[in-house]
Amino acid sequence: MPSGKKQPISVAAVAVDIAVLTIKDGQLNVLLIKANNSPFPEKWVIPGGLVKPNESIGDAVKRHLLAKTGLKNVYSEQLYTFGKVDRDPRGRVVSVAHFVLIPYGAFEPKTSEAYADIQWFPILKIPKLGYDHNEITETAFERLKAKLEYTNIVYSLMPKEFTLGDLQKTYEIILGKNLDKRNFRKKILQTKLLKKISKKTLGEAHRPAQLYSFAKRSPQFIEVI
Amino acid sequence: MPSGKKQPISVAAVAVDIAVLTIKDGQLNVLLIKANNSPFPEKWVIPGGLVKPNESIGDAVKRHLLAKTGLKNVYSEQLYTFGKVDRDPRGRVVSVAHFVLIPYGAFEPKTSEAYADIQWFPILKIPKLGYDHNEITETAFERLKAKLEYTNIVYSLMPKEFTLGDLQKTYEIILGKNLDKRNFRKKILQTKLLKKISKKTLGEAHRPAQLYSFAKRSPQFIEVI
DNA sequence: CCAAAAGTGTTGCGGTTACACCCATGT
DNA sequence: ACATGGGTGTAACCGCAACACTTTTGG
Repeated sequence: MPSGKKQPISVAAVAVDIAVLTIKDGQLNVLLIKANNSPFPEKWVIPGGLVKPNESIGDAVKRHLLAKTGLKNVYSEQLYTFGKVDRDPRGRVVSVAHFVLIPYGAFEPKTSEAYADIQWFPILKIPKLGYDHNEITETAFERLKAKLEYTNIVYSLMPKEFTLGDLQKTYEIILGKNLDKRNFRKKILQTKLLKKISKKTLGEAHRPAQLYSFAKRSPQFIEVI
Repeated sequence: MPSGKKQPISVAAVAVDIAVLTIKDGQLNVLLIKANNSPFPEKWVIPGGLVKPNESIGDAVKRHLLAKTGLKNVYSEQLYTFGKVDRDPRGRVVSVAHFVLIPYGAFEPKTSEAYADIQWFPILKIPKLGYDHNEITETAFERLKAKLEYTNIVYSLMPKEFTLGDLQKTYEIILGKNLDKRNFRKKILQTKLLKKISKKTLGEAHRPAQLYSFAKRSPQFIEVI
C-alpha cells in the first residue's frame, strides 16, 4: 500500500522539455530560450512546460512548442524521462524530454513579448543551462547520432530538395567524421529512400548537382550508414 | 504562458509501471498481479504505483517492486513514458514504464495479504490487462529483443553459472529463432564477456558441459549476436 | 547400446572499405 | 585558366553464414 497514514495523496507533476535541433552553419544547433517567468531568468533553457490534465504528452509538446517558438508539424520523438527530485526549484516536476528535428533553414527564431530571447546555439558550444537541460540536450544529441545510423530519420533534417553532397554533409556533421563520397552514394541510393527530381542546382561556382527528395517522409528502420 | 486565467495550476501526476521479465519453462515470462485496491480488481496488471514528491523515479521503481514482489537489486531500465489522457480511470496519471530482468529460477512469486494474486505468465499468452499494460509489456518485449543484439544485457537474465547451451537457449527464446551452435560460441567467446568456471555440469544424461559466468555484471555496449 | 547435449574448423559469399580521375559551372 | 564540388568503378579484405561429425555421460 502506498501510504499507511490517511493523508492527502501528494505526487509529482509532469512537464515536457523539448530539444529542438537543426543544422545551421555547418553545425548541429539547439534552440534555446530565456523566459522571463523562469526560475532561472538569467539562464538559457530549452522550451517546455507543464502537461495539463486533459492533454496527452504529445499534445503538450505541440502546445508548448507552438507557444514558445511558433513551430508546428515537425518531427518529434520521446527521448527520456528525467525525474531527479530537485531538478526544478519550484517543486517536484518530472520532465518527459523530447527532441524535435527541423530542416535546415526552415526556421529563424523571433523573440516575442513573453519570451525574452530565443536563439540557435551550436550544440558543441552551449552554455550552462537551467534545470538539467544540459543533460537533456546531451541525451538528444546521442540519440540523434545513434538513430542516424539505423533509421531514415535524417529526412526530418533536410529540406524538400537537396543534393547528395548536402545529405552527406549532414551525416558528417552529426556523426563528427568524414565519409567516403562514393561509398556514401552507393549505400544511400541502394536504400531506395531517395528519388531524383528533374532539376539540378544552378548558380553555384561548380558543376550543377542532381537534386533529390525523400520518397517517403515517414520513419523507417533501415541500415543507412 | 500556460494559462491566462489565474486559477490553481492543475497538472498530471506521475506513476511507474514495471514489466518484470524472466525465462521460465523455455519461454519469456512477465510477472502479473491482481491488486485488491485496483480500479480493475478482476484484471491482471503489472506492478507499479505513484511517485512521491520526495523520491526519484528510480527510487519509486525500487519501492513499488519491493512492496509488491519482494524483489530488490535487479536490473532495471527506463522503457518509455505513457501519457494518454484516459489511461487511468481514477484521474490523470502519466506512467514512466520500466522493465526489470530476473535470472531464471531466481524468483518464485508469493501472494501476500495486500496483493490478491501474483504469477508468471508467458509473454506470448498474456491475457487482456488493466490500464495500457498490454502496450507496456509489448514495448518491453520489443526493447529486450533489440538490446539483446547490441548489448550484454543478457547477463541479467542468467544465473551466476550457466553453460553455453543455456545461454544460447536464452537468446533463441527471446529472439524467437534458432542460432547456429558453432557460430554462436565463436561470437560469444570473442566478446570476452564470459569466463570459464573450474566446474562442469554433472548428473545429466549427456556429456558434462563447461560452466561459465559473466566477467562483468554491468551494462556494456557490444555487438553480441 | 542408445539418447542427448557438448564440443570443435573450414570454406564460400557478400558486403564494406579503400582509392583517383574527369566533368561542368562560375569567376 | 582556375577553383569548386559533382559524379563515377574496381579490387582487396574481412566478417558472417553454412555446414557434420566425434565425445561423454546417464539410463
